[in-house]
Amino acid sequence: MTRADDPSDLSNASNDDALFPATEPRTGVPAIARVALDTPLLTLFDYRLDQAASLGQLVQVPFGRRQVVGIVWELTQRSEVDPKKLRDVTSVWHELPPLADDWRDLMQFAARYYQRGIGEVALPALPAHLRTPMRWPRLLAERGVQRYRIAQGALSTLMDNVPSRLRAQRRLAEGLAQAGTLDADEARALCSKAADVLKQWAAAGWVVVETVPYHEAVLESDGADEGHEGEKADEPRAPAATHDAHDGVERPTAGRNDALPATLADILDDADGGTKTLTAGQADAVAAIHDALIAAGARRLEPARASDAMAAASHASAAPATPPSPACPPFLLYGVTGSGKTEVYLRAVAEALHARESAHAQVLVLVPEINLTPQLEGVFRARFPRETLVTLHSGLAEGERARHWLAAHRGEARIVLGTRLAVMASLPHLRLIVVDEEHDPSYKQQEGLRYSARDLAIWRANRLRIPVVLGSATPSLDSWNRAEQGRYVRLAMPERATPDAVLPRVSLIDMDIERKRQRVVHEGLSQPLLAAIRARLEAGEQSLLFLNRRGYAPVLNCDACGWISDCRRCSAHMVLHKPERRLRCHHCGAESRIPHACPDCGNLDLAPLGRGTQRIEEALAEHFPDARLARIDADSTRRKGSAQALFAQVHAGEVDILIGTQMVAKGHDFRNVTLVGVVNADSALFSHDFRAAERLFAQLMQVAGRAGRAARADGPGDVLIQTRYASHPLFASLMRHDYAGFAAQQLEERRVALLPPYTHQALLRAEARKLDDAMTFLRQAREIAAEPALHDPRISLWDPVPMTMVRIAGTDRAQLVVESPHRGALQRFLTQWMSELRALKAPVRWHLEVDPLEI
DNA sequence: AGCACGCCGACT
DNA sequence: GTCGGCGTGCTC
Repeated sequence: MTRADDPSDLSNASNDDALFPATEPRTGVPAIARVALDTPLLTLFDYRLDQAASLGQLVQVPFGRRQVVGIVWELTQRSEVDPKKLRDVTSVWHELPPLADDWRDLMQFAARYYQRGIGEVALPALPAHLRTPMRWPRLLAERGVQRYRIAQGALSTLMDNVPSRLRAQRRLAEGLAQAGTLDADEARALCSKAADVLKQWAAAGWVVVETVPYHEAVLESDGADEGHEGEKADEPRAPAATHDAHDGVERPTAGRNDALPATLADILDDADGGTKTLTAGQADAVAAIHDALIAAGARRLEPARASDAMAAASHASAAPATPPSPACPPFLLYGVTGSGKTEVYLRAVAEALHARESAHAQVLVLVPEINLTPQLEGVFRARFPRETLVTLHSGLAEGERARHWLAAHRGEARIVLGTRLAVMASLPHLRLIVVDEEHDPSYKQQEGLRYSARDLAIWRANRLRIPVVLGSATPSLDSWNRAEQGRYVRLAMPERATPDAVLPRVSLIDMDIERKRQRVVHEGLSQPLLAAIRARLEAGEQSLLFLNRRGYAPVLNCDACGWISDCRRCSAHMVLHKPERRLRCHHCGAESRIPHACPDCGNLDLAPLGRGTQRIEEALAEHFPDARLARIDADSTRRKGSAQALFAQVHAGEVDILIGTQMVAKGHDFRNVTLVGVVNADSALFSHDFRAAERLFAQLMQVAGRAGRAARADGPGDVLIQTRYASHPLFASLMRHDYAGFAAQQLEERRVALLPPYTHQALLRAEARKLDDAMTFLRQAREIAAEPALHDPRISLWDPVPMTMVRIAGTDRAQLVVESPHRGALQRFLTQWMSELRALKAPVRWHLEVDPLEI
């Protein structure tokens, strides 16, 4: 077993091969399969095996009173289990290629690192349909994309039977008629209930469902309906990886003369941007990744025992001398908004896919939230029209998810684009991983197995000795610190890729001064901000207002008696939602009508306190009655596809002022937005969470970037930030677009206070109906930790405390922080501690979180 | 986690 | 007289 260490720490390269001896069952001798099952019990379960099976194979086994699916994790001849208890494997799914060693290693690592059982990690990583033996036969048949098409001669019947009154259904029918075929995603975009509707139509015989094999589906889909500019993928093209001679393509950086595959030329010529000259930063980045890919390819061809040192030395990489000399350190692609990170990803992917020795190469591209970055999928499809791309994210229907996952597992999908869960996908020919916006908190799973997809991606890449590219304009301080230490290779792209684009001008509106000068602040909107918006309206340009608080007002209050709209089940206020005329708790989902009078004293004057996006929208509507407003937040985009529609309106110029929460900060380029207003960012400045400033800075940089894409005729776009703390150093860095300065200052604070990344943390959380029970458990846990058997001077435990939000949905929560500057020591301690705690039968629910983001 | 078995209250 | 509450206990 390798040591459970830092997932992204390259000095602890694992070699778990010894874990999985290739013990083949001898014919006639009853062999034992040690199977991973989805249970919180930590062990593997032994079963008799009467047929050949290999490691990583899916099996169906009896477990208690039911049949469950498991993964063959070990094969042995003997079992320690009482033979009377041993049962037989029910069936082996021979048709499915077994899950490969590296995938199992990843699961094993994640289980150990996050202190869980293997099965508890590995089985949930599979799509639900793979865990349902009933579905196995059909899954194998469904190789490809499900497509819908109007049945022969049924066109007029369909049109006659779908009244135009049912607008969504009508859209769907017309879409089908027009496009010929639609896949599930396309259909859903037209009609949110497409799945049900199409089922009915199929039952009526108007529509047929067919499965198009992936390679055909890929050829069909290009250009047709993606809605992306200038596609010309229909021309025949030389097959990949057959040419390797020079073909007149200029290498990004002079002095490198590696032959380029011919297909790269085509790729460069492909969709827009392909022919663009790279900036120096982009070119250097592409070259460094290129070299790493070549080195990784060379390593693959070397005998297995070739040492990492040899591999690293054989090639002059862009890496500075790193102390433990890892084989392929992660790249930190640090580029300001608009510096063209996507172009670097595209070229890196192209190189990985078309390198000579990797005919089946696969790449994994991780994004924070796919729904907010649909453009990226389009860009990849447009650039790689001949390659199979599948998406993996929680928004997929189970069937689709299973098909996409299988396409990745069987190597049919060359590009897998997905959210955090995609890091768990089986990718037998993985050659490159890209983690876009690596700092984004959504890479951290917040329930169940609380893993960091970014960290697992780094571990996975290291296990395979392949490059991983972490991209961000505002890297996590963790990653930045590693780059400073030389453990990551920093690829900086300081200049913007589009020549006409300039950095936006960031300025502050000092709300204290506004108040002192007795200038009217209208519903939280200062005069300078309103004036700037007016100027944009007059110029026909768009404004974006950012406020990270949805609803109308965060609380409703009675002036007379002081009553406030508290949630009955949570230690939080009910938020006023005016359009819906409801009070809502954002934590437990409780809802009620807005009371007409104070429930306590009967006073009719209930006042909304504070402001959310709805209230800002209302205020702007009053102030600018002729402006066209749009609000984008979790409420206005609840309906599937409505976010798309809203974004489309903005892009089409049908909106003058856009009001939004952080949803608007991510992904979308708004070409016509020349003003970004930040209504109120102050609450995050003095948060008790030591990461609040880091998050705020990233968020403001990101939202500010929305204003810089298109410059105004007379200069750059403007970012106006309303604050009462104008002298806060965070703003000084922000105005200079100085991430590096901000990071240095923050890291220094963290170093002095001995906070992450200078220490490593884990969090023991307990929840119970009574806070006392949770606290008692944590105190007990703390005492156990102090016992001589576990005590380690390098580990420190804080006092147990109730969480800031003590009560959610009727349960009280408390937590205990454990930390150590020594990650290995922390891991060893946690493992022992956990086994002690599990033996303790406490009347509370508890769980451990390693590397928590919020404490 | 499931899913049993297992003993004590309000209902057809 | 049953249906059903969720308290322990086991799963190769």
